[in-house]
Amino acid sequence: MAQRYHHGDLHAALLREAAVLLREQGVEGLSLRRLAERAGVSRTAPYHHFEDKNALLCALAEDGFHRLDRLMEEAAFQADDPEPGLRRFVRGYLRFACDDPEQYELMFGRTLWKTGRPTDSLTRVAHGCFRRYVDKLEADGLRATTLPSGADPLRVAQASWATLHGLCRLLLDGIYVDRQDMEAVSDQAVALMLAAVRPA
Amino acid sequence: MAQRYHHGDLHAALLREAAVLLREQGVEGLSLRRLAERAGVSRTAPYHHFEDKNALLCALAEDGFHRLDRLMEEAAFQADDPEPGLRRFVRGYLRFACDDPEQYELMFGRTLWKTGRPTDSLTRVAHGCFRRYVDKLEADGLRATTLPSGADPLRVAQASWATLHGLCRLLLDGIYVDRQDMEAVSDQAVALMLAAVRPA
DNA sequence: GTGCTATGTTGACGCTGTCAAGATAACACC
DNA sequence: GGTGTTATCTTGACAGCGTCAACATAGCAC
Repeated sequence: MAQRYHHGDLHAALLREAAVLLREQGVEGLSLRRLAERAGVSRTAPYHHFEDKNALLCALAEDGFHRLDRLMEEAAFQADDPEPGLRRFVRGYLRFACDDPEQYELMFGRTLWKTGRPTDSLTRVAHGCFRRYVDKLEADGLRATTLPSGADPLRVAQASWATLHGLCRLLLDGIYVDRQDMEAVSDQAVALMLAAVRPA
Repeated sequence: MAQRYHHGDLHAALLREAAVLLREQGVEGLSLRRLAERAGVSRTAPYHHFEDKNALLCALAEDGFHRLDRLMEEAAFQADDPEPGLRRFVRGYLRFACDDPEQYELMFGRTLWKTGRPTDSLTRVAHGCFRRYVDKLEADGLRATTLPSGADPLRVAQASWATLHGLCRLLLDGIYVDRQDMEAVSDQAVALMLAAVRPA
């Protein structure tokens, strides 16, 4: 039986192939038809496993957030001197984004959040990821009283995440920051973020 | 002669209509066919004025950069106390991005810089815009020796622009920052950027 | 065995960007 | 004024896309 009528586990296969296609060609190259073809199945078969393309992309992005969440868990800002921990985290974040730029783009890009309709599930895990970051900042920061009194951890988190995110975007889209600038700019970003965490 | 065969100034009309369509519907809603229809002309007429869709979008983005450039010119960081000037600039930048989010997205998004092929002309004006920012930072910063010695103005410019840009992206895509957080986060960003400009 | 349901199929529709070929107007030159 | 060149605009066509409707098949519970 060379060609079975039922695939077996098309759901998982689709996600797997989609991740490959995304990495290789970006969202623009990821069409449902091509995906189906790669999975050896007809054009519309995917619709029995995902409501539409948006839903599939959301699932794909969700995987990314789970990986990022794990990275977040491993990060630790020591209370006495947050610098090395922060530096490690920033490097890890940049590496995460650079390792699979298209995945990062999908996770944070407008495709899902602006143009598309982010799944409840995706929204939950994405927000959880950020929440974890805020908590980390608050816990580690406040415990050592390195957070300037009066500074809202949420604001600090938003601004510092923005720095990180903006760096990734400029870098990945190749606008104002090159690959070779990465290390230097990353250090500069750490300095920037540290300034917000440390009391004046 | 109700319907002339030649439009007159289709080039300008296309750009004008495209800007409207972009603002109203985003890049996703901006199709050449719809654009042609709005201009009262056939599907392929635009191809006599722009090489392809990419070229038209580049021209559109270029307009945006010229506006941003003007904003940059007006900005001035006073030497003795850069804070009010910087705050004004940050607010202006955010307002620029929020006024026409789709235009901002086009200017800095992957559509042109990653997926598409940015025109030489676009690249020139975009880089010129950033160059102006670096110069401003250097001139105003160094004149008052508020830039910490040893800090490379280029790095400071990259990191601080990343903060600004990341903030805009998170805000416009509605990911981790809301419209109502804008003011508070913007202030936090100013604090962040100031810390990089001021000597410790 | 007999249905029910999950899963897979082909056909069709409207949308897209873009190329090729042909029509028309404008303009320069004699 | 006639003539030819060039800029501009036209229709026709093609391949690709997401997705809906209708139908086919396999697996599974009873």
